[in-house]
Amino acid sequence: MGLRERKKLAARAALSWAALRLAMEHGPENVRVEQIAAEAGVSPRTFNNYFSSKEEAICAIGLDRQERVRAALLERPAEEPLWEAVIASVLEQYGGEPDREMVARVRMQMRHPALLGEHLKAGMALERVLAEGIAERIGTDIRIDMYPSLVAGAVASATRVVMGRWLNADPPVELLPLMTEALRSLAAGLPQPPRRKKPSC
Amino acid sequence: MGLRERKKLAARAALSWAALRLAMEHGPENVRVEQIAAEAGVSPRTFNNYFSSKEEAICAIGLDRQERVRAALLERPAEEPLWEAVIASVLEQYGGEPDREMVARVRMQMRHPALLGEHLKAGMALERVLAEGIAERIGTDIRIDMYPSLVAGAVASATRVVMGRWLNADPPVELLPLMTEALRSLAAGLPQPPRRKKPSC
DNA sequence: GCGAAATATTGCGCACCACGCAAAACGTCC
DNA sequence: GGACGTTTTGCGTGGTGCGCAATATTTCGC
Repeated sequence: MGLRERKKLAARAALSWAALRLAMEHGPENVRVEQIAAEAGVSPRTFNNYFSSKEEAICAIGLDRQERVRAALLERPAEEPLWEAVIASVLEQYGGEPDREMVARVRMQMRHPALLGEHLKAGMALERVLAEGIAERIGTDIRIDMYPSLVAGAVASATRVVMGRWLNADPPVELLPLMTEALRSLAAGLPQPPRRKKPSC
Repeated sequence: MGLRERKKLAARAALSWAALRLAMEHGPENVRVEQIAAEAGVSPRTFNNYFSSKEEAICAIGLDRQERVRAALLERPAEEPLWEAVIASVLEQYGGEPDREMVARVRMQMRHPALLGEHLKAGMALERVLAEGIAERIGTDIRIDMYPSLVAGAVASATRVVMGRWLNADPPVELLPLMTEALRSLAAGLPQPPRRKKPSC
């Protein structure tokens, strides 16, 4: 890879990280692209060569995740059942400690309406990558078989649901068990009404 | 309902419709809020009292759908199994003729990046309403049971997948059967790899 | 009905932003 | 090392979102 492309990658990453950092520190509304560009060491005009909006830059970090999910999925043993592999790959991302960094980031992206749109777009990109991975794993093509996309969509949607629930859980709960429960229940096929608690009567 | 609120609703609807119509006719990029406000018979400044961006106004029509889905779900017989009711409610929305209006609208919202974010946000609103309907139906609370949100998310995601596939299907296919297939396969629990076509060998 | 309180609309102004264009700076390749 | 393709940058411009204060309109108690 030539110097040229490396610099482009670096500039993009620098801009994205700067945007995220400043947004986390001062709130997305109080960040000017001028600052972002300055912190990334490029001209303000250059910023818009990489991102078409401040919000896009802030949420672009989330696109890293999609590569990690793809890699994780590819590394699962081939004989493992599909759902097991998918669940393991996703859970891997949320393993380890709660990662306070990521918590605050996702919270910010889901709370500020201006960021939510870009956040969801990033989620869709992840969904696409996941679908491709699934397709490859079961020997299908995205274009002729909806199944991979359906699974990917359901999984992505479930992670969003879990995230949303977990972000404003009071009292706080563990993320990993929640995510595991959701994905397992998904893999089990979301069977009819599973348990109907009657809260009021 | 007082005159005041009726006028607000009317103004909002007028703005939203005007925004949509102009965007469909000239493309979203070539629409000024000034035009939208003019067509809705309101001052440009007032536009931003209702919508915080042109894109939001264009996609706001999609929020009607959520009410229709809620109504449809509530009207299903109570003894019908959950998945049957949900599928029927969703399919109802896409029944009848292909609705060339809606086709072009969704295509536009999914093609233009500026609109995609708002489109997804609207989808999320629908997802929430659907989850509430499901919860009410099975006697649960969204806050303590993830199940309704998971189902709603999977369904919403499936409709998006189907839409995306159908919009650039070449040759074109029927929407209703595609949607039906996706939802049924979802209701069946997305069982393991269902059929593995090997496209190349 | 009517006047006052509550609420919505509007005009104005301002900071900001996305982007087209052309010149300059920078890699690349022979 | 020099010509060529690509990226960065400065500048200008049309457009936007929103705060603020004045104005119009609805509501409500009497």
